[in-house]
Amino acid sequence: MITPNCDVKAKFMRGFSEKTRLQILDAIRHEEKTVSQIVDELKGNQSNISQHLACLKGCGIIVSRQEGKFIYYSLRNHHIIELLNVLDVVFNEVEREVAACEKNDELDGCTRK
Amino acid sequence: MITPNCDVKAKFMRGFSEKTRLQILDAIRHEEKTVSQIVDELKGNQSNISQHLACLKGCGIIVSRQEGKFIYYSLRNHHIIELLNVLDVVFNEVEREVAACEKNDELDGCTRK
DNA sequence: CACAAATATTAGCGAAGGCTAATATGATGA
DNA sequence: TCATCATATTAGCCTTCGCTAATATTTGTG
Repeated sequence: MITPNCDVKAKFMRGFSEKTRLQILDAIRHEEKTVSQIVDELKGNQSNISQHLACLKGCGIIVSRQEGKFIYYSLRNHHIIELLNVLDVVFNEVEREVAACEKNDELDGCTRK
Repeated sequence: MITPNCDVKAKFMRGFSEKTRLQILDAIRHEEKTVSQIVDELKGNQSNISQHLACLKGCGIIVSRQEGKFIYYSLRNHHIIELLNVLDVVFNEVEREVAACEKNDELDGCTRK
């Protein structure tokens, strides 16, 4: 309602719209982790992960705290955790539905042909 | 869990990560609407809206039905509706927190400086 | 202080995304 | 059948994004 600021909301949502970022969120879902832990776990590139962490932080999805030379990242608060849970449920439902009901070729979203 | 297919999930989420698409979802949130209704409401470009609708449909977020020469779009199911509701709640919380707590310059997510 | 580990930042490249204008398709009705 | 309305598709342009490699910054340690 009230014509929400879709611009800001879109930026917030963009945090969840990329594979690596989703994997990061999954990795720190239940416990905070350091950058190198995440890098190891995802077998990713340090620079790349670092950039995605910055993105997620900028989106307000995660927070960080420093401890010595380590920086721990975790989900911002319980709202985000709940959101991830709801997302999973909804996604599973929709995935099933889309996969099952529709012979419809394109699950592929907006990609160009 | 089970290392979900983040690739597909990311595509699903991408549907929610763009201003115009969020506006469309808002427009059809409570009732199905035709393309032209949406175009009018958003004061948008027909081609543009049509493309975003195709994207949302491809993501499994909305569905369409034809009635004469009109095509009505609506949210796929109640799960999506719930999801939008949860998103609003969480976003409001986070928006406040991010805006308030952090003097942190970047609310702007991953954008380059 | 010098060095090493942990993380962040920058630059540059190629791919994907979003927009507009133009054109195509499909349905209706005279 | 022709004209028109509703929608979809295509092409081209420009911007944004994600990745890698290289470099910088910060912190702890000998």
